Amino acid sequence: MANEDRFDRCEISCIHEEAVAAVKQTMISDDEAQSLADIFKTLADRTRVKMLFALMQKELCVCDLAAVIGASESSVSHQLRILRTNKLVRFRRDGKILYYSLADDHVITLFRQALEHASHDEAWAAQFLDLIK
Amino acid sequence: MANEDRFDRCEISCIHEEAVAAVKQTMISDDEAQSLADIFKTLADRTRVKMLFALMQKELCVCDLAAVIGASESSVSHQLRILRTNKLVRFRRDGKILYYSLADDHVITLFRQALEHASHDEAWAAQFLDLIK
DNA sequence: TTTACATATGATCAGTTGTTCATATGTAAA
DNA sequence: TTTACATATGAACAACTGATCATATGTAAA
Repeated sequence: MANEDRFDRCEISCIHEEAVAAVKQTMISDDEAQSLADIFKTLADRTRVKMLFALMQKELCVCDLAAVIGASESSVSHQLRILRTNKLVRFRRDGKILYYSLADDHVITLFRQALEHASHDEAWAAQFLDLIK
Repeated sequence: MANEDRFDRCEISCIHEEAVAAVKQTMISDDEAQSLADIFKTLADRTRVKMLFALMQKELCVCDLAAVIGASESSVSHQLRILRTNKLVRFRRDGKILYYSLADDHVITLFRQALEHASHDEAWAAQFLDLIK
């Protein structure tokens, strides 16, 4: 019934009802938006960015990663769990050592887009665009 | 002097010195990694994801946005400031009303990549891949 | 088995983030 | 100028995040 829309207007006064209705129809749900946000959240930390950046170039074990990015092994291990949970990295075991690498190429593309966005303001970004594929 | 490297090994015992040295050479700096992380951080919130998703389809004013995503106008205004600061949206004024829209197309590409990553596990993601360009 | 070592996990805590409520700003009509 | 309205901003607070330290797990050599 057409009246149900009216109730909303008591709480939030929108100005362009047609536009709002149209956009609402193709709107992403709360859960879906959360899933997308979670992917970006996984990339939204300096330590994890450096870890993924290193893994773009070569598979590395935990203590190598710690040495490369200058963080503690415990910290790296904790962050690797987050990356694993979100399926951005995978690992293989060789004896006592776990070798981590990127799970797929989406991370690379995400980084490239972010670098292109950054390169509008920051000169350094261009050099890395050449570097990653 | 070649000995300086030796000091590092007292703190962090890395196993593959050559690999670590090679990756270190092309490593992104702390500040640069932080800049990239900040871009992803801007996208790492459900409310902002929904806002950007809405703006992909049509320019909208603050109260329209609030109505579309079901949040308070104050909350939307706060989040818009974050999106403005990070240059993901821009606005034009028409009388009392501010119309917001996407600043450029990088957001769309970033969303597409995230959706492709998500579509490995989540069936809903594919439908939005068709929707956004 | 012990022992050593690579890595994972749990608890704690400071720092950050997002929402809400209250208040301020800026614009235009009356 | 008042008034109304669209939006911005500030303060306060709960929830979340990441680093650290301590401890546990799993693997392989001794």
